[in-house]
Amino acid sequence: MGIFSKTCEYAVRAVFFIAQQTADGSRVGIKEIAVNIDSPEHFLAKILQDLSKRGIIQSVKGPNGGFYLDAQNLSRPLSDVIEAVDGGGIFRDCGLGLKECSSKNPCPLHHDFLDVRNRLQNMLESITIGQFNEDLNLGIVVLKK
Amino acid sequence: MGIFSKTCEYAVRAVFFIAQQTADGSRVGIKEIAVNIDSPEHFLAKILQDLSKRGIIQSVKGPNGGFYLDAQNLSRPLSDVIEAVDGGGIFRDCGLGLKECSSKNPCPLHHDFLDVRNRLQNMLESITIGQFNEDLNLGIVVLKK
DNA sequence: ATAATAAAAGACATTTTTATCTTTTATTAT
DNA sequence: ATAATAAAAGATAAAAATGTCTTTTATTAT
Repeated sequence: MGIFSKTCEYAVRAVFFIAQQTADGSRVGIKEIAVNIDSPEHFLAKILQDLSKRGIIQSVKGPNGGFYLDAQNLSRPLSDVIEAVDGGGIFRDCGLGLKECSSKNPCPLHHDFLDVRNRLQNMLESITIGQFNEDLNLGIVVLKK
Repeated sequence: MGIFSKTCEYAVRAVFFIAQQTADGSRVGIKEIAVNIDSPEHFLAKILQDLSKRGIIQSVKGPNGGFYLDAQNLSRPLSDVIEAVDGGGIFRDCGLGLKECSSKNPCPLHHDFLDVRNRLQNMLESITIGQFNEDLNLGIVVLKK
């Protein structure tokens, strides 16, 4: 198990891919996305449907349709995707699973975990969905394998 | 989904509880552990069986039997428990699920994730299983609710 | 209007995780 | 030796996550 669910991993990879592919105003289809981020097509379709409903990505049906991101979408923080798919638990929940863990009633790891989670959250909030377009174009970073 | 699996959360809470309860050389039974860390008894039993096989905790059958930790066990890092239950993936695997993600072939988050994971690992390697015994005695930290 | 396209939606299937219950084995005290 | 105790082991079951396949709906180009 990674930090995120498999669903969330696919979501992030797909969003980055759509960002890069549609920066020119075009759209990209589910099949092409799935192939290029190495994910099961129909499973990814569900994920993107959900992201589309939430306004994190855009979609249009029919010929020349597909998924794309508008300028707004590109400027949103990556944490939006994580929150949409996995929920914000990773930023907030107790590392040991305690419901009422808090500074008043802490688990043994409360303090240390607070630090780690805050760093993760700050990181994901400061990264934008569109910020890797250039690096993806140059092949400096990758989304599959 | 938290950072760790539910299994791992139970394991860590249980290990901390056993540490505190058996510091005096006694043993503690599965029923008492389960009640005090708020976990399903038989499910926890499996987890502790496994930790026992791996030498992370000790167990003896029969009357006056139960689980306990020896001095060695108490001084081991908490990361041992995480590795035993969830595996070391959380310290090593790509945040976006790429098999071959590396500094040579990085995913977009590679660099940032490296930092977060290393911090998590350092934290869990520097915490020992026995180090919260005092705080648990004093009620400064808790293992249930 | 019609046919082609592509996402949306629905129905299942599989796998993994989490949980429960029963039987067996080892140990201890009597 | 025997009975009592407690973990180990085995067998299922339920729930959640992941994956696949089919049908429907919206849009576009002809």
